Amino acid sequence: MARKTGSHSDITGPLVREAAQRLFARYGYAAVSMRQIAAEVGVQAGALYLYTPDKQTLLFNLMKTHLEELHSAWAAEPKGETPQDRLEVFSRFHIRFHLDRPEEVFIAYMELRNLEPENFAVIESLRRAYEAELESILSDGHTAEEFRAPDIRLATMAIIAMLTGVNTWYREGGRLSRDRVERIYCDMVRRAAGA
Amino acid sequence: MARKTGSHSDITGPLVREAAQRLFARYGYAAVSMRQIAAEVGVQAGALYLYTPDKQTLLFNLMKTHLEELHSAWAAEPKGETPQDRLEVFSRFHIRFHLDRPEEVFIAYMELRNLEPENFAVIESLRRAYEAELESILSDGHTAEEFRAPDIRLATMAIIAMLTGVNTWYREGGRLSRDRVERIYCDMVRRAAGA
DNA sequence: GTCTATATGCTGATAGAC
DNA sequence: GTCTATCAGCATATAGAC
Repeated sequence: MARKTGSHSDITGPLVREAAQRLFARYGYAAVSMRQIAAEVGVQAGALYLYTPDKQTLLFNLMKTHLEELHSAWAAEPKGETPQDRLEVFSRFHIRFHLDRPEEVFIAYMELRNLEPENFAVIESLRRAYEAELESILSDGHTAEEFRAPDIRLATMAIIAMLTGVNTWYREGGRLSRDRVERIYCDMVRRAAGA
Repeated sequence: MARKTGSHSDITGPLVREAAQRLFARYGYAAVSMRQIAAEVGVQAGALYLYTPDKQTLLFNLMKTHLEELHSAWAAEPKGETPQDRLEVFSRFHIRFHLDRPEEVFIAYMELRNLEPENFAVIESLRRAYEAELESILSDGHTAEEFRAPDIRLATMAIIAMLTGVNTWYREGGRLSRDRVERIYCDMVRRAAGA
């Protein structure tokens, strides 16, 4: 017998994660109740526990999945030849990836303090590994004397903050197209790095 | 009769605000209960309502006070002669002011969504007014042809994000002194602005 | 797989004693 | 000015019916 596609268990699980993501991004993890998530999905609160052992795990999995997707998407990007090329690829990738996932990004930044210590350690190390990708580009550029940033670590932090900041103000259909924003930021990043 | 200095009402009010600030910064507004705040102050929960009409007002006043202090501190800064000077003064001021108040800054960024709409509007307009200070520096620099940023609005947002980002990683007694951090960021800001 | 019902405990806020 | 006691409601999570 073929298994019926769209059985409830196939559908409801993802719906729970999507509802939690939407609500956590909007109201914050601590302010959202399991009842609200259930109502959004269209089930009763008790049914949620078929798909997650508890509320904390729901949050942790959202953040972990987001960061793992970030890593695999970055791994799939074409690598430029020179550090300058790689810096441009990174800047554009970062803006694009983050603008495509405003909810995930918001949660990943705002809800760190609501992770239990063990979960926090996992998320933090994924985040650091991503930062290290940019840092190695800047470091290579320094070695090749293409960049003149006075401090690689600070340039890394400054550039990440600058790029991620786009999410706080960019609105689709606004004054500038995405491509235009990417270009302008590439330019600012390049100069901040001392290219 | 001279009023007794240090009467409870003179002391407890500020203590309530300080405790709320500490706890909101650490655990988040939604996750902190009035009982926790009371315990931190050393009174019972009911006593808090002598100093604030409700929890929301406590949050709003913390944020409003912070932003008003930001404005008056900026107004008291020496104004540089040229746009380049003013940009340097702004960058150093921003880093210094924000590093001095990590809790206030954290709350001002993280708890915006927990403000009721009316309160949000007040805070938002104070924040925008501060951004406009930087924007006018960049705009003057553009007119004077000292800066070559391709877009003034985007440069404003990028620079603010970059500077505020220092709060996320800087630790007193770390690898770099505050002054060194300020210098390096000034340099990156200047170049991002196209000076 | 989902429901209803429930355990157990905490929430913001108020009333009234002292 | 602070306390104790309390209201009405909501929290997470589980048990057992269907």
